[in-house]
Amino acid sequence: MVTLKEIARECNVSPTTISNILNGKPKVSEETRQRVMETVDRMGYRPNYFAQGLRKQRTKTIGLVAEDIAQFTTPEVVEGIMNRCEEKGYRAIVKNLRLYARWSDLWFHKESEYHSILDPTMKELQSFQVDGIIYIAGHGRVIDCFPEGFKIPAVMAYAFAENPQIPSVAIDDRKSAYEIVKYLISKGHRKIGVISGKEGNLHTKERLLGYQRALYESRILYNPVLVRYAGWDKESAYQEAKELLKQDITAVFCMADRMAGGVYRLLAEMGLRVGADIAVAGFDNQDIAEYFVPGLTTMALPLKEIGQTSADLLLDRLEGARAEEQGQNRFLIPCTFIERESVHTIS
Amino acid sequence: MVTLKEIARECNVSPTTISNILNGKPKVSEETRQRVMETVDRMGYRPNYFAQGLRKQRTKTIGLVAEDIAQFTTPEVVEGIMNRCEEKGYRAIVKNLRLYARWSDLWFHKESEYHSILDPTMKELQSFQVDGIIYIAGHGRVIDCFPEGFKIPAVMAYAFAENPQIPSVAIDDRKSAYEIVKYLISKGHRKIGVISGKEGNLHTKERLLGYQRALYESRILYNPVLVRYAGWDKESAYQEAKELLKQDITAVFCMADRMAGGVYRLLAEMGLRVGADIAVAGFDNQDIAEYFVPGLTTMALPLKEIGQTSADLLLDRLEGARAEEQGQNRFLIPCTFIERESVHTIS
DNA sequence: CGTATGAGGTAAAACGTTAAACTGCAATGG
DNA sequence: CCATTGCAGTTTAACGTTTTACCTCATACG
Repeated sequence: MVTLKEIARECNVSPTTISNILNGKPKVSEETRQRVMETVDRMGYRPNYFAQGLRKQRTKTIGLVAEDIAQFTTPEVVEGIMNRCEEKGYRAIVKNLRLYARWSDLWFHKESEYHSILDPTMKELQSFQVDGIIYIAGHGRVIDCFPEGFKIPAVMAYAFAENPQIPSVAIDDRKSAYEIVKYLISKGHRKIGVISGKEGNLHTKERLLGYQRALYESRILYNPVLVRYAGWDKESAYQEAKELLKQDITAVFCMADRMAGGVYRLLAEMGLRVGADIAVAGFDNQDIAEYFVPGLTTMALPLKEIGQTSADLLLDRLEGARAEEQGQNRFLIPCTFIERESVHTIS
Repeated sequence: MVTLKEIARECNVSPTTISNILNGKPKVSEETRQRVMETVDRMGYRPNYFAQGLRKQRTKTIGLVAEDIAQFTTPEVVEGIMNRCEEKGYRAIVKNLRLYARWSDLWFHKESEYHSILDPTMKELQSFQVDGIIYIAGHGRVIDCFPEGFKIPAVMAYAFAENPQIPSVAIDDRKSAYEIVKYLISKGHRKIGVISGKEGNLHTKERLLGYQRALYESRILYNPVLVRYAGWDKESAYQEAKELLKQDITAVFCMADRMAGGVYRLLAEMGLRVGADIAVAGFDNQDIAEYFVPGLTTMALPLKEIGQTSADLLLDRLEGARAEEQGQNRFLIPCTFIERESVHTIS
């Protein structure tokens, strides 16, 4: 490894001067700058981040804590964050909590189990002297990962932090559900069943509120029998859809594309054609939606934007733009409607 | 941040002693050890990696270079690597090259463009003083990312490195394709069409060899008309399948589940039932396969194992287990056969 | 008794970089 | 002519660890 000292010897100046040049400090003659830069390039010098981080007390590195890096929502959020970091001269390091046994369920049972996973990870990031932390939630309930008085600047992505000090960036569930149900209504559907997410889950609740509002605006009475709670997965959706289809409905709104998969299967078994005999709408625009036959109409999650917004929030704060702007700190990013062929018009 | 010095003052010993204790050096009395450990815990001391990395010249950190972190194969490989690293006391930091515009295509055209992306990333990792590097390839052609004489210990994951010095861990395409075609044959199919990956691609070639061998063993003549090259994506597979289905076949082997998606759609349009009128097999066991109706029979990629094996290879080398064991350095990991309902038995 | 030996430490230097204080020189202003 | 200012640097110390060399006792051995 080439060090500053070696460059200095080569150029007959002090290491400080090289450092000043590389960090854009003033007080250097143009001639020396040229000579040094040329030598730096020629010798392939690279600053040692460990020495830099030790001396400056800023590492220009942020830590990403992912509840599950293999969950389909996570990689794109990570990508969005990394893009922004790169633009602003920061680095991101990712830690994986591996919290999900299957996609839909947190595998642990007690909060203490959670903390026995989270705490070493946080400690690790502290050892890495990260300037800030972004927590990337999975789809489950949110747990208290930033206790009152958490010292490191932090942002919660894809969920709301319990601690109100921590800015959060999440999807606008209510509005998105509202829009897709509005769309179903605009296609003539008025008897709309719901395969819902888990009862008590925040996404579930917000999406139901959106559904409810869309019905209300069209003067359709909310009928609780048409709402069946499933577990975000295909299997339970299949089971609940069996019950739901005993009712007289023309459309099903599924709160996850995976669950729409269960509904598709059931309808196939019942000999009903999606997008002809019955309409199905999903949520997430997961990869699978495009491959359903017929293609699934759904809402696309703004994963990259969530990542970017989270990074912007954190980096702005680190750069001291607005240290404690106490106003709004919950940001809702809208989903994008994706129309495919699973919803037909009825009269 | 609590430092060694503060612990030292608190315990009335020198920082050296604390360091010795924490690093398990001998020459410490049991009594002092107790006292120090207790203080370390109480004060929540965490070693500063930057100081450590600077002093020792090993950082116990490896760099991961992903061609595309959002490609469906990548996160699980990353997870496999991280698990192993954690077990062995290493850390991994991920860099994303963002090389794929759509899932199937590298977006750049000239090798120089590629290097203008790769080189800064590699430099960055050097600045991070990583002890080693794992390159996680995407699905495209392999480019020369480890030039002759690359100094940092490195491993190629999910592809073969051009540089023969670099150990590589990839899927056993040939055997896997052989197995799935064997399965089709065992179900009575003898006229088996192929929706193949891009011509010239290594995965394509190996999988075709597997197909060829399976046919050969059952004394079925290889008919080039039954092999149609597509572009790994749904659309091109749909187009090629149109041509393929003009031939008299009873089964289609698709070299990617996404392509099977195109075939499913075409068959639906033609009024043919998958798993009844015609059999379809896929490859990858991508999320989507489970959601097809009927479920797609396919080969599951051993992504986690690829990650783990790559990490083992690199870490063993870093630990000096077998510095230059020149023997085998290409490792093939088998896929796992996943049976669903897309292949029926014929007589 | 004198010298090894070992146990249980400590002091100082070093890793590569940068912030702060300082230096030497020339030009400028009054 | 002297004080001030500006330029283009240099020197020194520091960041938090770990390594190397060293020190001081106490005990054992011949």
